[in-house]
Amino acid sequence: MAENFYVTTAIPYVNAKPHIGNAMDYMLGDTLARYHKSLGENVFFQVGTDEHGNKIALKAEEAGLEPQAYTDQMVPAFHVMLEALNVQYDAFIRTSNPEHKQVVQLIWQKLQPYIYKGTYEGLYCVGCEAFVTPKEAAANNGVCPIHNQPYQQLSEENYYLRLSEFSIQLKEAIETGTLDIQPIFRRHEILNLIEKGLEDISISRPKKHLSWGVPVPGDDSQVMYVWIDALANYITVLGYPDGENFKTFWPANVQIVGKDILRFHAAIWPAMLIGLGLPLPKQLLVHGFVNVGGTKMSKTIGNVVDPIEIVNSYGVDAFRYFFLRHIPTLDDGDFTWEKFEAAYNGELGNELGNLVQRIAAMITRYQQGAIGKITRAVHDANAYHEAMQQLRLNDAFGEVWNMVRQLNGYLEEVKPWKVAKENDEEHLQEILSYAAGSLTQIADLLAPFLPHTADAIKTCLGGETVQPIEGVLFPKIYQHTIDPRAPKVEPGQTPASQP
RNA sequence: GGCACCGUAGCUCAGCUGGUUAGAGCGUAGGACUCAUAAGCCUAAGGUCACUGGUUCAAGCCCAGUCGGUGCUACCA
Repeated sequence: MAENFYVTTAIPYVNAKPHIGNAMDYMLGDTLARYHKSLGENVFFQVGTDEHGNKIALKAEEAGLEPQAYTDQMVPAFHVMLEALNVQYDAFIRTSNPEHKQVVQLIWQKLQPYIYKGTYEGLYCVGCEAFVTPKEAAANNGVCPIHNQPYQQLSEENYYLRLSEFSIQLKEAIETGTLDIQPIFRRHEILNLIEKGLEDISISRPKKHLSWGVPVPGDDSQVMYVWIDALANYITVLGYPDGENFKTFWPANVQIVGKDILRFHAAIWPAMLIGLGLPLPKQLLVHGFVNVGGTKMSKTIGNVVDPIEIVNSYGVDAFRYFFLRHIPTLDDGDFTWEKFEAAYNGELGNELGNLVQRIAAMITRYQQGAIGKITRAVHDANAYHEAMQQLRLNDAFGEVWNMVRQLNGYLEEVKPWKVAKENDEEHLQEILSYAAGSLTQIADLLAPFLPHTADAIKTCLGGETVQPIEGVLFPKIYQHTIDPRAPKVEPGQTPASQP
């Protein structure tokens, strides 16, 4: 019986176009999904969008649209991104989906024992129609910077979730690894937080302050605030409570989140699940952020990198290569065009692309394309699999790359071009079929990361005869770095400006 | 302030429960080769392992302190 594997990604809020963080989520999820499929497991991979809340309502109003129409218009950009990144998901959940909302209401009802009505008191800006945190209010000296008027002390009725009641169970689950949070330092962070004692959280707003959301069942005056609505997507997408997918795939094996939303997924979400009597997800993969040249990406600085732009210039596998290999899976990473292009030309092109080419060329040239009987190469993939299980995808990728390098080294060692000159056909055939077989196996391990490339390699060298690749894999691109093939520019005698 | 973490070759980082000449990739400088995308391969140079003190037969790895840097410290979706 095949094992089941369920991987989820955080659902982005649709008030802006998808960004590199979403792309990371998608690629990590896709790679894990493909990897587990390759192990013969029965995989389900969810993606989706979070669509409720005031920010959306506001944006919609600005655009002169109904909220639903506005989100309908925003969502396609996420499909475009998924397509561009060659992400094969099984379901795309939208929180504005009627079935989702219906199940969210059911969940609310099931959580009744842990929900109570309370009063939220805080500083409120009438202009913004929103509360601000004391910290924020202090930062603004008690005056709303947008509306230039002082915050008012105000109270409103909210429903609360008794998060505090779950502290001990959550702590236990995280400490014992029932809910395994990776990396370890994130686990420590969250435990630290829980040990201080969790506070109950407000989970609804008066309708007059929040119109675009899921109505609280049995109370027309209240609308659910983000938590229950958004977090529930991970099970509504499976058809909770009675759907077959739910029965098959819950609990999730891996939930992928960014470090900014760790708390919600390590506290509120598991608390909800415990409240519903459901098992917790097994692993939480907490990835970091992608910086640019050591600086946080920001619109004001203007250093935002558009994933689509990279894909269009270098191809999807080049994009996946850099972000899956050179951005640490469990920590922050750094992007620069120079690093990216160095990885593209120096690693994808020179090491892998050229390797495919040289093997294919030799077989074509010396053996008229006949690959011959493949002797199965033995690659020790233990480190690769171990890294995958531990969610260190970048390390697993690195292991594959070691094999690529070894194969280049092997060719130098046995020198098939020399063997060809000595007319030792038998030996030559042995070497080349081994190389082709070895590379084909490398392609299998590469497939979860670089699906197109793996296919191309297998098509080229996986059969009886070489099927030449049209063009080459990863042709050189020098848009941001100096082309070493270009004629040398002499330092030139700068006019003696100095005395 | 509290709790964590980090400071190892020019750059990015590995260094398992302390044990011979501290490693890799990139970059740099040489070299041999020619199947290949001016690719690939080999070799070399380069490190007071932040600093100070301590434990130990022995410390990059343990302890204390100093200096420098980072993350988290709850309703932002």
